[in-house]
Amino acid sequence: MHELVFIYEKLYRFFGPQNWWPGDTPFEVAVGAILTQNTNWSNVESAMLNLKNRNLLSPSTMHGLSASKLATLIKPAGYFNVKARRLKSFLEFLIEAYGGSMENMAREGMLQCREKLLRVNGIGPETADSILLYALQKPIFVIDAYTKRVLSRHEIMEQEKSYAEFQALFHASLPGDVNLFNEYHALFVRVGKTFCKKKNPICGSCPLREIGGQAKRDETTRYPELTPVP
DNA sequence: GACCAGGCACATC
DNA sequence: GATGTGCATGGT
Repeated sequence: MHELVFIYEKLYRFFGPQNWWPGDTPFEVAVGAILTQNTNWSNVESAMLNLKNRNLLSPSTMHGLSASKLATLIKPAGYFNVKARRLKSFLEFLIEAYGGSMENMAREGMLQCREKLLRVNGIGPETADSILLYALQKPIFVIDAYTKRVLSRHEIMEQEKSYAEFQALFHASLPGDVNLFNEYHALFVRVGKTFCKKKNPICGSCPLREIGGQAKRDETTRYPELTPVP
């Protein structure tokens, strides 16, 4: 068993399912993925409500708004001028490449779709992968600042390693399962917020307190077999 | 008032 | 290729 499986089970047992992005439409998830760049989710929710309450949360209606009008609406999400442009870029792409349909996007091969998303201005690796995983149900692992921080604090991979290197570790160590990737990424965010804070980490009560360090360096380390997570 | 948050593009060396 | 900077709101 790889230690990443062990860590997942520890986190899942401690926090339970996180239920990220349930019930939203794929389009809403994609918009949320752009709005949440370097931003607290509660601010994103407030921006999304501004759109929802005016019945503007659809590809065609949002595409019809000017960038400045859009910026006003998404103001609570921060970086509103930048994000308004990024949303417009994404909408242009969605309409041009897929006729404005996330369902059409989902029909395309995962890696080909990822390449195209990465060419859209304002969509980097994390946003692209968040759209693929959480909106389109594709088995790709999302790496974020929390994932890097938690793994580096436990000496599993250095924080300075690239996005692709972190992602490759997950893809090599875990089965390519959408639900697993969905929960696991959300659990990293949860443990990062709760215990593995930037400035004052609370390690004593963290479910991962025994992971890494000397145990990591000791090649004889064996992780106990755990029952599968439902 | 400082610090942080589910990044990214762009300039510069 | 690496390193630095601008972008901005709202909660703690």
